[in-house]
Parts: sequence; structure tokens; C-alpha cells
Amino acid sequence: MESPAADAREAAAHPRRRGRPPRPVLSREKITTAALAVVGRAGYPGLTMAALARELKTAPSALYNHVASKDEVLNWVQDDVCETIDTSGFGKDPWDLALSRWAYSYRAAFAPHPPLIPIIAVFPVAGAPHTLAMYERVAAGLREGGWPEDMVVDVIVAVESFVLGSAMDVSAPEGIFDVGERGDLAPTFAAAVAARPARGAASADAAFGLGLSALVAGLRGTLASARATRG
Amino acid sequence: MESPAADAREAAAHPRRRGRPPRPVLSREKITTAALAVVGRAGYPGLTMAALARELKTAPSALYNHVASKDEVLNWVQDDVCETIDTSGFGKDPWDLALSRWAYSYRAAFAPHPPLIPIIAVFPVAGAPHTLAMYERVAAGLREGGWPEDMVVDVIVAVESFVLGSAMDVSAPEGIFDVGERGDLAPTFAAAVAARPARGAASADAAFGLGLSALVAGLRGTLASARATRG
DNA sequence: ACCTGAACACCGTTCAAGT
DNA sequence: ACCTGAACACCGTTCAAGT
Repeated sequence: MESPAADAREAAAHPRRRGRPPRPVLSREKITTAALAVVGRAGYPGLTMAALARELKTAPSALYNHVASKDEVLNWVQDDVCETIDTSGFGKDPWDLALSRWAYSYRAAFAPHPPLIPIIAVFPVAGAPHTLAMYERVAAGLREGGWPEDMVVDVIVAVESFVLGSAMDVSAPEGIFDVGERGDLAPTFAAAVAARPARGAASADAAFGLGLSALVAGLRGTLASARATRG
Repeated sequence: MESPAADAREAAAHPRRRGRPPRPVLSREKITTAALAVVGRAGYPGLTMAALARELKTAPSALYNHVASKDEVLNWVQDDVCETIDTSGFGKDPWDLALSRWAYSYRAAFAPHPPLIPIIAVFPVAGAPHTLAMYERVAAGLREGGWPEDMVVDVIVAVESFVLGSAMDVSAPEGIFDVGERGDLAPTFAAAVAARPARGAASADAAFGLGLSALVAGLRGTLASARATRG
């Protein structure tokens, strides 16, 4: 096992010849890690197939031996981000507390990755093992908490929808609700914006906290009446 | 005022000469309408600056005399979609009923326009008059319903986050939660998916209905305790 | 001020050639 | 099977020239 520095010297001195290499130089894991490195350095506008190939010291076309499209790369990155989400409350704390902790962690994980948010909402879980493992832990925790089997997915989807919608808000610019010159057109709204105690990212946090508390409180009521009617 | 058919014949017979036309042929309204026409015919992948220009019978570069970027075009379309959202419950029905009606209508309006969803979450309201007018009606309705001024925006943002997250779900493919071959990795989740009564778009509707009921019920509780503590 | 037409600097993706 | 290198069919945007 050579050091990365030695690898770099090696690559600069002996660029890879044409033809199939003795062992594959790319893999799902390497591509995912490289994509996150590019994003960390250049953001999502900088994540192009060319930049990704440069990070991996290959030709862009080599990527297509391992991945079908750039969208699939984004899906792999999304699955990697899901691995960092905290589900440790389930099976330990009451379901409502665990769900709330999961939601906070989920939003924090995706807030730095806005372009992945529409991806997770739409990509099948079959190709995303960490995402699937997360759903499994949440589903098991909800079942243990007393939720009927046929409601579990709807609860997950509902909370996830709120989380992902809220995660999009985090990247909104500071003055997004500033009414501008025609404040007279929206006097009530403008006054409400001015009356908000928090500013910037803290105000997005406040709205998320308010909504999550309400949603979880509402779900406690939903569960109680579901158990009452079903016995 | 000539008929559209006459306009089309005219344009085909006499393509516009170089140089400034006697009266501007483009405007925000015409560009927005044309963009919606292109989307209706070719979807969002088909909405390119070139296709938009073709719809308007101009050169693509002419668009840039009126709009700064394609993103701004999307923002204009987004504002147009907001005009169709139903806010008529506010000032008539109780705030919770009006809020629920607004949320259903909001989600239905944006479900056919997934690429606009991240746009509305991030673009300033100052340049989006219909969006602003919508917020004004909602804010006024919440104030009338007894919500304190400094909580109104957080309530709007919370409900909007849930709505937009749910709108992204509508365009998810049918089998998004199918676990695939490794069902043993997520047995509880797989069983919960199988136990869901509804399929396809109806299951997204079910999750939305469940979540919205819980969220609104939770907000009723939030308002009650806010009023109790503040007097 | 507001068009046209040509050009620029990309972009994701394909494919033959090579080992 | 899995690389390289060249090429393709776009894309959004800029800008000089024209009225």
C-alpha cells in the first residue's frame, strides 16, 4: 500500500497508457468519495464529470464504465450523506423523541447539499443501501412505539417531506422575505416579517422547530385515535 | 389587433430584419406565457432558451434584453403558478380550515412543476408579486385567526416546507420504496411498504393528508398555549 | 433600447481503439 | 472488462452590428 503522495508522484511521472489497466482504478466508493471532495472544494456548480475525472486522475469517459449518468453519481452521494443521519434514538427513547432527533439530524445532513434534496425524494431506495438501512431503523422504532404497520410509511414520508422542504429553506438568502419598494401591497406580511425575532439562518431554524413540534404533537394525537378505533 | 393566425403568416412571410423593432416584441408576460407553453408541450427538459426563443419567434439572444438568466425565467413561471393557488378560505373560514385548503391547493399547483420547487424556496419575494400577494392573504388570515404577529411567518414557512417537500414526492416513480433483492436487510420497512393500502400517486396523497392533519392539529395546540402564556 | 447572427466556453455522453 | 482520446450534440450566455 503506497502513500497518496507517492501515488501522486507516480501518476505524474507515468500517466496511464491506453488500454485496460491490470486492476480497475475506479469503483462506486472511489467515485463517491471523489465527488464529495470536489463538492467540498468547488461546491455543486463545480461538480462536473470532467472535474470528477480530474480528481480521480482518469478520463471523463472512464466514469461511464461504472456509472450510468451524472444523476446516478448524485444518487450515490446522497446515499453516503444518509449514512451520517442519527437514528440512535429509535429503540431507546420514546418514538416521538427519537423521531424528532432523527428529523433534526436529517435536516442538518442535507442542508449543505441542496441539489441532493430533489434526488432523494425521487430515486428508488433499492440502489441506496444506507438510505434503506435508515428507513429500516425508523420503521422498526415506530412499530415498537405502537404505530400500526400500514401507517408507518406514511408517517415516515410525512416527516421526511417536512424535513426536506425545511432543508431547502436553509440555503435561502438572508433577505428572501424583504418585500421591497411595494411594501404597501403586503402590509400585514411585511409587518410579520419585521416582527420576527430571529434573522438569517436562525429564523429558518425557528420555523423548523415550530413546525416539527407541531407535527410530532399532531402525530401523537393521530396514533392515540388510531389505537382507540382499532383496539 | 391581428389574429394569432395572421401573426403567424406575417412572421413566416416577413422574417424580422436586423435592428431594433418599432415596438418591443418581448416582455416579462410574453416570455412567461411562452415558457409555460413550451413546458406544456415538451416538459422541463424541453424548456431551453433556444426553444423559448423559437416559441416567441426571436433569436435566443433577444431574451437577454428582458431577463438576466434562465433562472429568472423559472422564477417568473413560478410566480405565475402561485397565482392559481386557492387562498379564498382566509377571512371566511376558521384559520385552520383555510390553512389546510391553501396547503392542498399549493401542493396541487406545484406537483406538475418539480423544477420550480427549489426555486420558490430560495428566490426573494420582492420580484414575485403574485407570490407576495399570496403570503399577504395567508398572513392576514392567520392574524385574524388570533396568531401573534411574530409567529405568523414561522407558521407560513413551516406549512410551506411541508407542502413543497410533499410536492416533490408526487413525481416519485411508482416503486420508489420497493426494497429489491435484499429485502432481508430491511424486513420491517419492507413489510410496512407492503402493508400500505394505497399505491402510486394515491399513496403520496395519503401521506400528505396524514401529515397535514397532524401539522394543523399541532398548530392549534401551539396557538392555544401561545395565547395562554401571553394573555 | 432592442433586435439578429455569429461566436464562446462550456456541458454530459458516446464510441472506436487499445490492452 | 476497463482504460484513453477524439468527437458529438447540445447548453446558457456574450457581444458587435444594425436600426
